[in-house]
Order: sequence, then structure tokens, then C-alpha cells
Amino acid sequence: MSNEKGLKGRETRQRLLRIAEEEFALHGYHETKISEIVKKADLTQPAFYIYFSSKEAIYEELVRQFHTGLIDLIESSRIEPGLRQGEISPRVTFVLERILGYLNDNRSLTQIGFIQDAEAETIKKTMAGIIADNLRSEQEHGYFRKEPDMEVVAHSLVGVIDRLTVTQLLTDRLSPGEVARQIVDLFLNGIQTETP
Amino acid sequence: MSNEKGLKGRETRQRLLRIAEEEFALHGYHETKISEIVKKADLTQPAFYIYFSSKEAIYEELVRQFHTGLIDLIESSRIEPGLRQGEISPRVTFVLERILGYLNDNRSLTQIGFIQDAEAETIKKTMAGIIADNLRSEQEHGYFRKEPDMEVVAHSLVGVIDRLTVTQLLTDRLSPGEVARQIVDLFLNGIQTETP
Amino acid sequence: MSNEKGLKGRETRQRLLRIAEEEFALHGYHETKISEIVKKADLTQPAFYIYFSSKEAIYEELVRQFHTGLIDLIESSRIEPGLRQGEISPRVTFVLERILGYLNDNRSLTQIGFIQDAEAETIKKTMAGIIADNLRSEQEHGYFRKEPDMEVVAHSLVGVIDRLTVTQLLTDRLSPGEVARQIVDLFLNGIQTETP
Amino acid sequence: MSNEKGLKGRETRQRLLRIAEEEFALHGYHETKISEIVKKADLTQPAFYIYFSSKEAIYEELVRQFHTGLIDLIESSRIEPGLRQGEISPRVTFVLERILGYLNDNRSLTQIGFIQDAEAETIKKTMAGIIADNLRSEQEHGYFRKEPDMEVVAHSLVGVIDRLTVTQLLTDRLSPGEVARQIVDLFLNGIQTETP
DNA sequence: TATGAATGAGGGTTCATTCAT
DNA sequence: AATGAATGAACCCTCATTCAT
Repeated sequence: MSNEKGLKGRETRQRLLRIAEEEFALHGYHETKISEIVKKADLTQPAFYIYFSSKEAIYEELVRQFHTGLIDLIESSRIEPGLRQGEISPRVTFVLERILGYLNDNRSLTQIGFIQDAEAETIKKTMAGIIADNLRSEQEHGYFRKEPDMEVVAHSLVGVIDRLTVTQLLTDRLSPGEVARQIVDLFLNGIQTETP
Repeated sequence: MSNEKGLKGRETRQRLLRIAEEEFALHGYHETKISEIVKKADLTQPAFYIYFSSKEAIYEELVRQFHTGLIDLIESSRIEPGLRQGEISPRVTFVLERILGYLNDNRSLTQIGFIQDAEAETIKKTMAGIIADNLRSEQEHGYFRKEPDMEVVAHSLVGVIDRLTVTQLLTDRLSPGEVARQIVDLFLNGIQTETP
Repeated sequence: MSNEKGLKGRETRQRLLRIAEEEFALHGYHETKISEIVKKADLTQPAFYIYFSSKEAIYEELVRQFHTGLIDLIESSRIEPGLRQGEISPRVTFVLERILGYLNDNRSLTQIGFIQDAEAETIKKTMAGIIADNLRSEQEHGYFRKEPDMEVVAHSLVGVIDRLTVTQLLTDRLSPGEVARQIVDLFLNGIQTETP
Repeated sequence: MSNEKGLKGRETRQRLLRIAEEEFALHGYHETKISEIVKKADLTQPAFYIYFSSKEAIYEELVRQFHTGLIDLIESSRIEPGLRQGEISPRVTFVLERILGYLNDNRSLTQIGFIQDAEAETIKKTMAGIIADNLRSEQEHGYFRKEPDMEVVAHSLVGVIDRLTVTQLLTDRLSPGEVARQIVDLFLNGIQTETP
């Protein structure tokens, strides 16, 4: 009974979050109506405002949720120094697979926070920043060629993740693992036939 | 006289298009108001409807303008068969530079039709389709390794173009030529130190 | 135990009354929110409705409280007949001081019931009626000049009490006694230099 | 025809102002609904927002209108120095009559800006300030007794004007002239029988 | 005695669009 | 070619109040 204290409220809040997530993902911020969200949640409109102060507030909560989850994941994925050359590729593949797995497991949130939100820009730049750091460090350790500007490579990687998420992951064409492997192959080796 | 009438009308229409382009690029579709567009054009609201049937109509005209320009460019850039191995890289670089040049020269349109519009998806997929065709053909001719799935590579390339446009081109960090060269280097050679 | 229960309830009710009084005085009827009152009383909204049937009910209780207190005071202050001419001024001053003291001691209630409430009109007219009666009686006994229309004088006195309460009393500029003396001097003697 | 340019718009705006004035006077700010105003003006709700940016805006325009009119009147009524003793009374009566005339002629505005608005306080204090200045100057010239604190007298006068406006003027019991004469008699001579 | 959860009723405001001229 | 004036259709949000416990 003491366990049930506030349970219903928390459930209602979660229900609203889940429904809002779907609606925003499907229709975007402006075309999503509070009236529709509450209807799907079997509530009246004022009930919404018990749990969220405004339409923007719930939207931002969702974006932040996505944002935090992703950044945490990435930060916890810094590649430790001291790998042997042969270990690089599987390690990077693994990290990439985790990131793609996160995007794949949170499709609606990804749609909102990674694709359509104006602030997606911010998160993508943050991502690129962290990745660039990693790459540069590995470049200095001789794992990678000296020439590439790792800033540019990092942004490129983010762009690739973005597009392949939309076209392969969210369409169920490829799994996170497959996508990760292809990206790694592309970024490490390029597509050109080896010139002898 | 009837000539001049027609002239003025055409000028007004162009003015509206230009202003709408900026507004949409800056604020997005929903946050752009007809009232703001006409105010900046020194016109009243009904005047807008003389030239465009609706807000959506002018928006779509801009998107289509961007779309057509880009697709035309890409289609006219198919890489002719029969190149020697050494010619591939400069040729691809040249094509890429032209595309990036187009995006760079039409920044507001790019913002609208390539970044923020829901239909950007469509154009990106079309692009990827054409590019994949090219790549596969070249792959078959032995210019590229057999392993990579050129569908995936094409989408990746589009993603890279997207991100580097936003972060390097539109911020004046790099020129279209520089971006093109880096992309080509990355895609052809990868970043990994050559293993002997 | 049933005693204690009753006690706690009465205390809660008083707390609500006191807080509501302050809120109404500060923000007026419409801008005062039940949600704010109960928050300050450390209660939830339904608790409010245990003690008062509606927002209007608690408001009216406060207004009536003020109203009754003031009218009682005034009615108990009728000036007894048979005073000597010299006794009039101190007697009137004393009565006035009591009234002003009441307003001064009940600032929030005064704000509500005397200044901002639509029904303040009623109480002011009641006051003026009683005062006019008094004045007329004294006029007939020859204490006052025949010319002044005591109805008008009574309303004037109420107006003066109103304004001086707001500007002198509630701002702690003058004490009830000082205000009373000045009013009496003004009303009895006027401000004009005696023409010999 | 050129005369008619914008005529209809101006008329609609005036109509809205007039109707709003009545509604606010009758029901107060909060209980007045835009929906009611536009219904009485035979308009739809959005039309209101062509002419006024918000409910508050039209309300403030009315309050300011009242405020400005009254302050202008009072400021243009400063009593010139150099009057003879006998001229004071008729001169003051005349000024007072003009002020009361203004209140009487603008009953709804008076209700709004002098009685029910929170800012009525401000205007009353401004009024009292100007009046106090006048009185003090006249006091120094010997027209009035030395004892009265003219600050207090001025506030008193404002209070009297307030109450007599509500009870005599707006109820058509007395005319501005009659009210003015009674006020002047009261303030100059007081009500007490002359003590020889 | 009091709370968690929810609702009825409505109010102000915005914006694309149109009619008549 | 363009304007003055107005509207249809929503949408977000607030607040007093109540039900079940």
C-alpha cells in the first residue's frame, strides 16, 4: 500500500510521455496537439498540465532524455589507450554498435532528438566533438594516418550515423551490428582498390 | 504598358520568394508567418495570395526549386566510363565540389530543402540512389573494392555531405573544394595506416 | 479526542482565513488563487473545501467580518444628546479615533472590505447613513450650522476617512489620533481664515 | 473618398472602445469578456486583435484616456496668485465644478479609472499632490489658516470628490455645481456654529 | 482530517485565408 | 496590382471544484 503511494500518478505521467513521444516523432512539434495526446491517454486536457507545465516542457523533457542517454553512452565509450593495431577495428565496431543500438532501441526519441529537433544540431556537434577527441588521440598514437583532419572525419562519422540510422536501421534493412561493421570498413579502409 | 504591368508583378513575386526563402531558412516552416513575409516585402496580406495560393505553395515552390537544381546537377555529373584508375580521384573530387558549391551558393534554399524540410528525406534518398548507381557501375569496372555495399556507401556519402555542409561550408570554415578533397580522401583511402 | 479533532479543524480553518485575508488584500479577489492559499497553509486543495464551500464563501466571510465589526463600532458610538458646545469636538474626535483605530488594526480586512470590494460601496453608504443621522440630530440641537446638507457632509466624511486611511494610516505616516484631530478641525472649522 | 480612407477601421476601433468602456465599468476587468465586447460590436473575436493587442491593452488605453484628461484638466486649473479674499471661494468653486463636470461627463471612464482600477490610487495621489501644492501656496499668501496640514487637506478633498461623485453625481442626485458649492462651503467654513 | 488524481467550463490569442473595393 | 477589413478554425492554458480513498 505504501508502495502504491503516488503510483497512479507516476503511471499517468509515463503514459503521457510515451504517447507524446510517439506523436512528436510522427508529426513533429507543431503538428502535435495536446488534445490528441490526452485523448490517446484517456484523459482531459487539464490533466496534462498536472504533470507538465506546457507543451514545450514535455517536449524538452523528451529531447533531454534522448540527449543525456546518448551522451552518457558515448562518454562511457572512450577507447582506452594501449590497444594493438589489430584490436582497433573490433573495438571501434563495438562502440559504434552500441551507439547504433541505442538509436535503434529508441526510435521515436531518435526521430525527435536526432532528426527533427532544431537542437539536434547541438547534440550532433557535441557528439562530433567527443569523437574528434578520440580520433585525434588515436591518430597521435599512430593508429591512423596523419593526413586526415579528425574534426572533419568526426563530423563525417556523425553524418553517416545519421543517414544510415534513418535509411537502414529505422527501416529494418540492417542491424546495428551490420551497419557498424560497414561503417568501420569504410572509415578504416576506404573503398578504393589497393594500389600496389 | 501591359508589359510593365507584367514586369512589376513578376518582380513582386520574386521579392516574395526571396524573402520567404530567408524566413523559412531562418525560422522553419511553422514559425514563419505570412504576415512577416509581406511586411518585409512592403505589401499587405491579400497581395501575397495574388502570387501564391497558400503558404504551403510558396514553400513547396522553394523546395522544388532546390530539389530540381540539385538533381539536375547530380544527373549531369554521372561519371563517364572508361577512366583510368588515376583519373577517378580527381574526377570524383570535381563532381563533389560542384555539388558542395551548389549547396554553398544556395544557403537558404539548402537550409530549407536539405536540412529542415520533412521532404529532405526524399531528396537525400534520390541522391543516394543516383550515387549508388554510379558507384556500383564503377565497382563493377574494378575501380573500387568488391566488398562494400554501395547502397550503404552512397547513403553514407550523403550523410557526410549533409554534416560537412552544415558544419564546414555554412560556417565558412572550409571551401567546397577543401571539403570535397577531404571527403574523397576519406572515402577512397580510409583513415587507417596502411598495413604492409 | 473528539475535542482535539475539533480543535485541529478549527485551527486549520483559522489558518485558511488568515492566509486568505492576506492574499485577497494583496492581490484582490480574482488574482487570488485557492491553489496559492492552500499552498501557504500547507494543505491540498480539497482540504479547503472541507472548511469553505467556495472561494466566494471565504471571501464573503472576511468581508462580513469586517463589515460587522465596523458597523457595531459605529453604532455603539452614537453621540449622546445633551453635550455642551465645548464637549462636541473632543467627543467626535474620540469616536473618529476609534473608527480609524479599527481600520488601522485590521489592515488587510480594511483593504478587502473597505477599499477593493465591490460591496465596499454598501458599507460606506451604511456608514454615511448612520453618521448623517447623528449629524442631523446634532444640527437640530444647534451644535452645527443650519446650512450644510448633512447627507452630503456624512458622505464627505466617509470619503475623507477612506483616503486618509489609505494615505496616512496604512502608510504609517500618521496615527489614528492625529488623523482624527485633523479631520475634526477641518470639518468643524474649515480652512479659511476667520473673516472678522 | 480620400476622406473615407481608413474611416471604417477608425469607426470600428471607436466602437470597440466605447463598448469595452461600458463593459469594464459595469463588470470590472476580470468579468469582462472579449467575447462579449465583440458580440456587442457585431464582430468576430479575431477582429478585436486587429485593433488592440490584448484585453489589457484596451483596458489601459481607457484608463490612460481618463487619467490624461483629468490630470490635464487639473493642471490647467491652478489658481492664479493675486486674488482678493472674496474671490477665492467662487474661483475654487469654479475649478471644482469643472473637475466634477469631467467625472460626471465621463461616467464609465470614471468608474473604471477612478473607482475600480488598482491604479486609481496613483491618479488620486497625483491629484492630491497638485492640489496640496495649490493649497500651500494659498496658505502662504494668507488666504487660509496656518494650522491645517495641506497635504492632509488635499487627500481629504480627493476623498470627498470620490465619495460625492459616486453618491451624488453618478446617481443624479446633485449637479456638479451643487456638489462643488457644498464642498467649498464645508472646506472653507466647516460645519460648526460660529463661536462668538 | 486530509490527499491523490482528475475534470468542467471557459478564456485569450494566433494565423492563414478571403471578400469587397 | 493591391488594400482595408474581417473571419474560420483552432490551440494552449487556467482555475475552481469534485470523486474516491
